[in-house]
Formats: sequence, structure tokens, C-alpha cells
Amino acid sequence: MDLRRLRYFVAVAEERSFNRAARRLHMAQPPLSTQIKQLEKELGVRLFERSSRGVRLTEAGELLLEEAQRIFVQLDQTVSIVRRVGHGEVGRLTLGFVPSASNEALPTILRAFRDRFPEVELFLREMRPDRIVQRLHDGQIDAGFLYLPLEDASLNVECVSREALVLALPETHSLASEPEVELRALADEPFILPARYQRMPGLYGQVTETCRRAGFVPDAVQKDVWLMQTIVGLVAAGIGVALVPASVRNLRRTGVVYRPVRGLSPTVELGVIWRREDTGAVLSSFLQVVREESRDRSASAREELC
Amino acid sequence: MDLRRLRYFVAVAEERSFNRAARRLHMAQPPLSTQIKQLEKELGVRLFERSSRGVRLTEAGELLLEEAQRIFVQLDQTVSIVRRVGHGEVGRLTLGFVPSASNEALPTILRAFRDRFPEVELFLREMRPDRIVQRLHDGQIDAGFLYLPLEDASLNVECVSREALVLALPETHSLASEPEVELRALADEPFILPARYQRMPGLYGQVTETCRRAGFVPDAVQKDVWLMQTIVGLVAAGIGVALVPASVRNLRRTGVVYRPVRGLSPTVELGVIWRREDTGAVLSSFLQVVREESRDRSASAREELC
DNA sequence: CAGTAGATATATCTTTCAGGTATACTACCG
DNA sequence: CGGTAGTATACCTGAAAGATATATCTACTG
Repeated sequence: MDLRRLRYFVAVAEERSFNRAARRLHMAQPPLSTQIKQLEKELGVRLFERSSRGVRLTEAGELLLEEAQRIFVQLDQTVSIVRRVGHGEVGRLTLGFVPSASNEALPTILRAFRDRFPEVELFLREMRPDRIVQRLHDGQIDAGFLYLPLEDASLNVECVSREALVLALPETHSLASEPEVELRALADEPFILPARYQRMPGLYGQVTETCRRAGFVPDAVQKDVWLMQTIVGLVAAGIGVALVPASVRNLRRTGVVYRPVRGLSPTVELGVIWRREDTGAVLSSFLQVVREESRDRSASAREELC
Repeated sequence: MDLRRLRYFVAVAEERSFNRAARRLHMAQPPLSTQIKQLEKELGVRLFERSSRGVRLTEAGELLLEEAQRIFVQLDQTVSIVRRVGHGEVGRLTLGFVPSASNEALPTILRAFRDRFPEVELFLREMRPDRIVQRLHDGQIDAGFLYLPLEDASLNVECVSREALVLALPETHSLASEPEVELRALADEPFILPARYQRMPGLYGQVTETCRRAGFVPDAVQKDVWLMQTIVGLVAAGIGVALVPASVRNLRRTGVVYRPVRGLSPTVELGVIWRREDTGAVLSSFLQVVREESRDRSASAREELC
């Protein structure tokens, strides 16, 4: 059964004429006649009553016309939806992310993605960075957001945003009045350190590395704090000081002031990661949006600097 | 969109291998690869992830596989039903017939037709012979059964059964004891005559013609009687005598005896009629069955004569 | 580490068949 | 009775499907 012939049949049936149908199909009438004849032979059924002044459908022809039209509609819809799925316009995407990612980068990315690909269902799951890697490997999520660096040969990693690390001080702190703070000056202060996960330095790594470069090892009064809110809360309570990503300022917690670190200008990188072998179209679309948003963000960040 | 390529796609998708699919399709692997590639190009979508040890479907491919399978099922069903409709195995058929036809010929025909074509819906409508012709012309019925002859150039006519006309006499009649009756002997008897319709001699014509051949014009005590039951009832009541088709004996009315006509052996023909230009497959199937049953009936009728 | 097996991709040739052109056939209409 | 409008037939051309041979890649194996 050949679709071309079925198309020809529908044209002839709708036009009730070989001549008109041939014109509509942009072809000559004789080959159209032969094609219809072959279709009839293939089905073993007469589809048209030919007469010298046009054609009439037989009962079988009427039935075939209806069914063929339905089949064509179905086929068109299928082609359309397959195209859209293939281009990542339709589908589902599950993301894992560390809570901090939801402060700044993620919301703008998701907004942009939803605007551009409204027919992709998004599933969002907050989780610890080690879980993100694990869930990526077992396929439960398609992409993840966490603090770099990350070493995993089977995962692709791209930086989404580079953020300054700023000092969070109780507003009662003696250095709170300074516009900038020398990190060294806090060498003996109690530090509140973020959580650390096996083989994933992440934010913890950046904080300790920054202190190391400032020439001291931070005195951890509190370790392994998972949420930025908690860190900021502890700072507000005067338990200690902390180095946090600048976007934490969005939390607007009273009793805490944020100050740049003089000289070192430490940063932390939020990255997006995904399976190297994952060629899914939805994921590609998503990464494209992530990259565009990332460019926009770094551009506006540069502007802020000027 | 070409069905061949879609078929190839389904084969490769189901086999998860170009090689196996090619074998299943009775073709070589290279052209299969090129066809799939062209399908992908046409859709603008990657359908397979190729690797050195086989292929995997993409998300779009999975979707297309499902939809394509459904389309093929639908297409197969369509082809099948169109074939059956085209061969007159499925459809509907509306018949008009004079009541007398239901005595003998019609029941056996309908039984045979239902056995052979159980999926044809049958609609039966008892009507006067002139209505049968009219309803045929306006397309409300597809075939009709009535007594011949019939003159109508746009209708085809075929004889279904030739039946003897027999005399119906009150059992009290003086000739009721004879095994055969000379029609001439009834020249002065009151006759009950069947209904007559414009330009349709039918049963009425046969009766009067038979009497004419016997040398008299029947004395009509009652004319235009529509139902055979009524005629037989009038005979039983002693109102008169009548010539009726032999199958009327199936009515088994008491008080009436049926006697063959000596010498003349008059007959009446029940015919089937249909539109000359009607080429419907269901009608053809029906006529085929009618002819077979007609042959059977005339064969058994000949046997009865021996 | 080289070689082999098993998979898909590419190149080129052959063959098939769809489509074009010319023409025949038929019924209807003036 | 010829013209017109419709479909069918005959024959030819060209595009595209399919076969064959070969290339390429990768995993496995001795």
C-alpha cells in the first residue's frame, strides 16, 4: 500500500474528476488514471464508476475516502509532533539543583526556558550535590546545578555563573562599618562553614581555599551547614562569620551585613552538568537557553563593574 | 511522507538493528541506511542513536514508532474493510417485495444470503408492485420482488421462480372432488381476481390470460384483492373461485381445496428487479445468491415433476 | 597491541517505475 | 454529424530505489 496512490485517490475522489485532480496534483491526467487503476487492482476493488462525464465513487470508494482522510490527518499530526519532540519543543525535563542555585541563576533560566519552550514539562528537585551526580547517573534527572569544580569523566560540565564570595558579618561586628574587609583580619574569628560532600569541594572548597590564600585556616565553629539561610541565621545570631555567594544577599536577613573581601575578590562558580552521552533534544534546548542566559548574566555583571 | 520509509523505520526500530531489519525486509543493508537517513532529513529529526553495536531510538524515534504502528494498524484495517465492502461482504441492502413473495421464494433466498454474507444488514419492506418500481427509481430500495412481466428499460429483470397457478375452490364445490379441473368448466363461476396496477399485468394479467386461453372472460365477483390470504378467505366463504400461485397452499386455510388446471398448466413468474446502472457490490452478491437459489429451486421443481 | 568480527556509512551502478506526451475511445450536445 | 469533454492506452524518459563493493568505526580477543 503506497501513500502516493492513496493521496491521488483522495484527490480524484474529492474532485470527482481525474482531470481536475491531476491539475490539483500538478501532474498529467494519464499517469493519474494508471495509478488509480493500480490501486484498484491492488485492493481488488473498484473504487470509481467511470463515465464519459466524470467519475462517481463506489460504496467501497466512499469508505476508503473517509478512512484515507483520517489517516492523512493522523499522519500529519504525527509528523508535526515528532518534529517538535525532535527539536526539543515538546517533552519533559527533570532538573536537580542545590538550594543556593534557586537564589539567582536558576529562576531566570527557568523563566526564559518556559517562555521559549512552553510545551516542555519541567520537574524540579532540590537535592544535595552528591545526589545530583548520583541521580544523573541513574537517569532520574536530566541535568543538575551545583557549585564547581566537579570531576566526572562521564558528565559534561559548564559554568553557568561566576559569583563573588562576600563576607557575612553580624551587623554588630567591629568590621561591619568598613566598606571592604581584609580577610586576614578574620583569621581568628569563628567561621561557619558550608557542608562538604565526598570528592566534591564545591562551595566548601572555595571558602577554605580563599582562606588558605589569605594565609590562614578557618576556625570552624560550625561545620556542614547545608542551607545558606541557616548560615546567615547563625551569622545574625553572632555565632560567627562566613563567606557566602553574593546572591545570598537576596535573602535580606536583618542583623547581617555583607562586605566584599579586599584584594582577593574570591568567586564561586555555579555549573550545569549532564550526562555526556545524553543527546536528548529537550536537554539540548535547555542547555542552549542556559548558555544564552549565562552570557546575558556575565554581560550585565560586567556592566555592573563599570 | 512516504510509507515505504515509514515501514523501513518501523522495521529498524523494532529490530534495533539495520542488519536484522534489512534481512526482515528482504533487502540489503546499505539502501536501508540511506532510506532512514532520508527520512530523518525529511523530518529534520534524528530518529536513531547509531553506535558500533546497534542502534537506539531517540525520544522522537520512540514516539514515531508508536504512532507509525498505530497508523499501519489503521491502514490494514481500512484495506481489509474496503476489500470486504468492495466484494459485497459488508454493507446494507434494502428489498421491496409483494407479500406473496414471502410465501416460498424469498425466505429461502434470504436464509441463504444471510448465511453467506452475515455482515450485510438487510432491510425488508413489503409493498405494492408499483411502489417497488417507484422506490427503486428513487433509490429507497436496492432490489424488488414482484410478478412478471415488467416493462422498464432502466430496470433489470430476472425470473426467480416459475410457479404453477392452481385453482382455489371451496371444499363444498361440486368440482372439489376431481383431481384436476378443466378451467373451461368454471366459465360461469364467479371469480375473485387479484389487484391490478397501472401498466403492470403481473398476477392479474396471468389469471385473465389463462382464462382467455381457456376461452372465456372471468366473471369478477370481487376485483383488486391485494392479499392472497384475502382471496383464499373469500374462496373459503364460498364467494367464488380463484386462480392462485401454488405456493399459496402454504397458507393451509381450511375450507379451500387447490386443484391443478387440466391441459393449460398455467404458470406465473416471480421476478427480481434492480436498477440497471446499480453496480453495488452488495447487490451483486445478493443477485448471485438469488440466481443460485433460483437454479436450486427449478431443479427441485423438475424432480417433483418426475 | 594487532587483528578480527560485527556494526553502520559511502560510492557507484543497475533497474524499476512514476510521470510526460501523443493518441484513442466514448458519450453527450449543439 | 462533428465538436467537446471526459477517461484509457501506448510509449518514452528520467529520477530514485536497491544491489554490490568498499570504507569506517569499535569492541573484543589472542
